[in-house]
Amino acid sequence: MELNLAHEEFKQFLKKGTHRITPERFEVLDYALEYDGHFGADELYLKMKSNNSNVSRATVYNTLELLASCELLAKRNFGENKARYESNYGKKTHDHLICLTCGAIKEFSEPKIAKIVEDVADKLGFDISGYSFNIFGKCTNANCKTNKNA
Amino acid sequence: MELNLAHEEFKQFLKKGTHRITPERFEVLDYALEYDGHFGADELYLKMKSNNSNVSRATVYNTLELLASCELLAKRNFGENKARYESNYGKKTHDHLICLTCGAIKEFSEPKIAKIVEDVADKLGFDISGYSFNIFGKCTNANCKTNKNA
DNA sequence: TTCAGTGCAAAAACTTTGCAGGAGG
DNA sequence: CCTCCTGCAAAGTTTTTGCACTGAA
Repeated sequence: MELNLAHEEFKQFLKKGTHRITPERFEVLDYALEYDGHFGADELYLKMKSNNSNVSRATVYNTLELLASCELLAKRNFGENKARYESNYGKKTHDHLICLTCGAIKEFSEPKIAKIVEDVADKLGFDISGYSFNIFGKCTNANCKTNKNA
Repeated sequence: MELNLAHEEFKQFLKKGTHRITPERFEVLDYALEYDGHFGADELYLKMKSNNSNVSRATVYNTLELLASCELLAKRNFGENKARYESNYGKKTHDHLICLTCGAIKEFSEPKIAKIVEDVADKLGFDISGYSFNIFGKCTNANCKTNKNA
């Protein structure tokens, strides 16, 4: 189980700060890494709860924030007025294409973007901490129907 | 007062659909165009209310959505779990650089981005309806302090 | 006349906070 | 032991919804 490497990484991150190492935090990490695709904080909390975990909502929210800080997760926002997370563990950076009809999210990588980000920040005097790039549209394939659960 | 041109544009948009032309909708439009910078829906509602307007919250939310549809406003999301709007009337498209320390938002234009968006959508089979590109970081100038009200 | 639009208030969805007890270092 | 962390529930924010009435076409 290679998740242990992620555990180790998280542990190091926690130690570096004044954060304590607790079983609840690793439980959240496990559920997050195992989740297929993007998820909201409450969504993950509910899933854990339905699996008889008794980690509280507050702890889930708190831990997801920590996991985003140490980049084991990526925190995103697809314009739904809520935060979304996805595993960033062992993945290369990518951006997203969101279908407004069926809700599908496709990933893409475009190396030119990183350079643009640097150039712009340079020109305007910013220390970059990150960026978000989302393209919105509609799948051109036939089986894209209004079905936001996809 | 060149706002009348915006009124005209909105009127045409409303007629095209099954939407009715109401004074409340133009009142929201006026407040929105006159607002300096980005604003949230509730923020605008509160501002209107404090100016003795009696347009309801529901109407403000509804109208802002319409104004975004016809592109008189741009709807944005800067990762705060709430929608932000800004006037798009007579402005050229641009993207944003957001300072996570002082909250400042700078605009930039980078022509290469449009091409990237097209290429990616083309390759993955999407009809583009829009995109969002935000860079997050910290101002390098001295007077950038923790002050989210900026 | 008709039905979309409106105001109002309640509810919903997501997130944060306060507090008292519990456990990591 | 000292705090940070936790669970729980309450409160906070932003947005949506239900309903009866109003007014645009």
